[in-house]
Amino acid sequence: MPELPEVETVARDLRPLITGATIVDATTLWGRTLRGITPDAFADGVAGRKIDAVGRRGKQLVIELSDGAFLTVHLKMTGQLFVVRQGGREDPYVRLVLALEDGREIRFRDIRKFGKIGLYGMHDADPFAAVGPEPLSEAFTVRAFRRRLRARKGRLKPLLLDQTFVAGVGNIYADEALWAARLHPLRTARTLRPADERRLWVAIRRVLAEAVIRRGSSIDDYTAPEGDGEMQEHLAVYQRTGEPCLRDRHPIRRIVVGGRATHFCSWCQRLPAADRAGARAILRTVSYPGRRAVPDRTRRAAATRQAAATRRAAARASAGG
DNA sequence: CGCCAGGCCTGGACGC
DNA sequence: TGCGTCCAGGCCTGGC
Repeated sequence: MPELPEVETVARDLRPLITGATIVDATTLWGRTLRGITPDAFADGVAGRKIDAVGRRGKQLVIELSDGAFLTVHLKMTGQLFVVRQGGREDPYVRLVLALEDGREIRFRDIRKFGKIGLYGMHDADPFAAVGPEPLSEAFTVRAFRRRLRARKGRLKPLLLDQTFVAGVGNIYADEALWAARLHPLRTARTLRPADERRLWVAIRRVLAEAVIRRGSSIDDYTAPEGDGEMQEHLAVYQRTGEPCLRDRHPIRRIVVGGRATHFCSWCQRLPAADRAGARAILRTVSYPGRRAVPDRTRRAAATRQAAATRRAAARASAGG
């Protein structure tokens, strides 16, 4: 699930590979990959343009082209980007190909077809107009964060996933940041005290910065042009249901909040009395494997991880290694 | 075979 | 009224 650290890693890997290259053609193999533009118009729009820069905004990659145009790439769940020589191995999951003048091609590969690529000119409406602040930027001060928090009333978990609140946080790092800040995912923003707000701000930035250094979390299909990340080995709660909390050894619990799996320690992430009534219905569905169920669940999770690692290796092999 | 994973969008309900 | 919030459903496929 590519979030800010994963997309940042892809941008950093891609930057030295394609900056300065010229696009000569685009082939769209799955039409709905394109955001509001036909394959023909897209090909016309990118052909002849030079790649000036590769960046990131929230969870999207931004490829700046000559004449002020730019491409946006949202990897969503299973999107991957590779740069290979033209005429490489066939791959049924490649959805769009950008042919480069130097004989290479940029392949957008996406098993589940959720990914989206957009093309914008400098006179188009800003596709990022509604996206919130970049949490690792200098402008994202604790003061700015407090101001935004105090304008909100909802629960912390959905709030962190809201891309208009803060850009780039997804399910993995929302759970990790809340654990690091010792805040319950069902806690509402209005019950936070100044010290809680500061801990959350610190936690979001620390967790994301560490994940960028570790090249992101290679869970499921996420991999970058220059290889997998390793943050999945350093996660405290995400997908660790039933395992002991690293702070106090109490079992990590799993609930569903807004349709998303949510992992937390009910011992060190306490819910204040004011939020308990509203949380009761969700907390009744709390799950954590009993002692007997743990090995079974662990084995299943290990099998799933192994299958995903095999898929990533296959993707790399088909991309020419 | 049926269900699950989940980012984000849409449409609709609800409540201050 | 209008907005913030929340929820269900849709998009998809591989793995269990």
